[in-house]
Amino acid sequence: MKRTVFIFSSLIVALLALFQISTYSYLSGTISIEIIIATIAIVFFAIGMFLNKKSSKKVPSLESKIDKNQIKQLGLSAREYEVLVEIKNGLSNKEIANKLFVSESTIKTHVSNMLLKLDVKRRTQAIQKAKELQIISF
Amino acid sequence: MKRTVFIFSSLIVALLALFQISTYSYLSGTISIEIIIATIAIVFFAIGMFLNKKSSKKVPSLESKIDKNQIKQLGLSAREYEVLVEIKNGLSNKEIANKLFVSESTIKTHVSNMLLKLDVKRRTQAIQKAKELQIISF
DNA sequence: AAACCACTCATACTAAAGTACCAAAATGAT
DNA sequence: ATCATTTTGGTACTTTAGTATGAGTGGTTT
Repeated sequence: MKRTVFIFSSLIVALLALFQISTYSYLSGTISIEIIIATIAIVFFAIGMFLNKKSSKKVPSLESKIDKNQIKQLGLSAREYEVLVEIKNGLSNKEIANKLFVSESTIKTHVSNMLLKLDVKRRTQAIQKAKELQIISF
Repeated sequence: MKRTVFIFSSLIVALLALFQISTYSYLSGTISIEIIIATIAIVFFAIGMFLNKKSSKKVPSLESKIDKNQIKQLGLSAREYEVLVEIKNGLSNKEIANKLFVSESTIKTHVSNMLLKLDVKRRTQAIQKAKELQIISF
């Protein structure tokens, strides 16, 4: 947000300067009006391209952004969420247990609780729902 | 491609007209140079935004495309692929059997063969790999 | 016709996954 | 320090998933 304000401020200053230079240059007869118009056109064309690229880049990043607020709303604990991510990665309960240095029983408990909170019956459904709720990435 | 040529042609014509009008209006003294510059600026800014939006929209549509050629390369049969899609949707073998009007045994066979062809051990891994290979959508 | 392949289904088995219930230790907040 | 939550783990059980093997049917290819 701070950067946006800075960029826009500099932009406005630059444009005012451009206007002044254009007007002065034309009045003093050192430059033709075609050149001025062409310059303005190119500059604003570039600005238009630049600003749109900035905003359009936010779309795909928003799609793959995880909604941490949603995780809290669901009541998912840190450990339950970790397990969910590993399930998405295709790991078995035993593999998750090894990766997180706990017993398989513990993982089963987490999985059961997680499935309840996501209101699904299977881990494959959990993957689907977690995607819909934007709490895991792809 | 035809449309692109058409759009660019009209664009060039419109710009030439704009230049002519600007020059004429200024020389005849009916309009100030500031207005001309502002108009040019707005028009080119809009063009810049428009062109960039056109090109950036092509990216997400490419990402969600399924690679039918890849399916053939893997040797996945039509039925095996159907089963894979239903697994992605979170269905159990029994549920898939009911949906496709076949026995659960048949589904198990399809699942086993599909897992072999995808070179994975579990259905959750199959979902992951199928995504990577772009053979299922999200 | 014979060979091949996809699809179907069954049995029997092993291995995961998931549920239910309980309980202790760790953590964090009031 | 007490209370609530999280994390951990166990036992026992049911359900689902996955493998192995065999086999019948229908359609296509050679």
